[in-house]
Amino acid sequence: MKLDATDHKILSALLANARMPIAELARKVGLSKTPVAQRIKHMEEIGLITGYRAILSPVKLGLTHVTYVEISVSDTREAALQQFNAAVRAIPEVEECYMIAGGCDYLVKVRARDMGDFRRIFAEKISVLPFVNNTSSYVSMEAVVEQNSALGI
Amino acid sequence: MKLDATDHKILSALLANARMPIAELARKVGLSKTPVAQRIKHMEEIGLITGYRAILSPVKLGLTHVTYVEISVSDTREAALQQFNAAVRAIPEVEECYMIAGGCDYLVKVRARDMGDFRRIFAEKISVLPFVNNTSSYVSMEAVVEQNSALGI
DNA sequence: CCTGAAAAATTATTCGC
DNA sequence: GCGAATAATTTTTCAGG
Repeated sequence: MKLDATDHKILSALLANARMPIAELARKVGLSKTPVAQRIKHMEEIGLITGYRAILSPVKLGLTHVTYVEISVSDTREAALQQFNAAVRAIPEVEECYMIAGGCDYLVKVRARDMGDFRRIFAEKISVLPFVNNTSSYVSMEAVVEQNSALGI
Repeated sequence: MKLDATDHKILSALLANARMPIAELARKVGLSKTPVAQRIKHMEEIGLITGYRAILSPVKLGLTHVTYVEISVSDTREAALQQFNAAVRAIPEVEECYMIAGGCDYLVKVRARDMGDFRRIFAEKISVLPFVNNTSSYVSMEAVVEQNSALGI
């Protein structure tokens, strides 16, 4: 699963435009279409490229209210954590969730229409998650970087 | 810019697969190809659909080390914040950055290969950002939800 | 492992209704 | 908005270096 410079170029191009035709990709990376198609297929097969997705404007969708909720849980045994994880994954408004080292707290990113929408989501879906002990919400005032996918490639 | 249920279905489908042909989309939403193509074109034109992107596996790329860095800045005047924002946007390893209400702190999500990689990025790129006053780093132990794009649609 | 062109398949667009 | 015909793209294949 080694990626050479050509693979990186292909990935970069597909990160910028998932619908770029193979012919154009081939031109960009300086190869013919055949090897480019093979490389892409291979990267799909090994699960490196997991899919292709439309990128939507949060502003145009009216979904600009971003809040990070820090959650401490009352039970940090594996079974409880698994249960918590599964419950979090079932909430569509949760865009991201990471377990943070230290006190086994979670950091949950919630996207909503506005403060009222967030309060509803929080009351109905976040605060009722299993084993929630304590939460702190950090409301975003401005999206400085959003959806950056350069991944340092 | 009103979106009806059909538009939502189209967006959902394109979030799941940006390369879905119009014929298949049409079948899914119960319309013929013509109106579906028109709706997509319209949503692209008004900037609701901003693009199409390949989704890569952080695991396969070896980029699983996620850290949230909380940064307090020493100057919260508009000009300073603009300068900070521009500098943050220039760092490819910064996947997201939000300004948080309260003390005008920033929450910056950094993706790296491993702890060593993060330390280098932090030393070379994060800690030298303009007007950085104080930072706290929160290291992720587990990605519970990553790249969820359902957006509550 | 790559090239280049021919062939095949898929996809998008355009029409009258 | 429909559906069929048209037109255009795009992917795949294959002989050859």
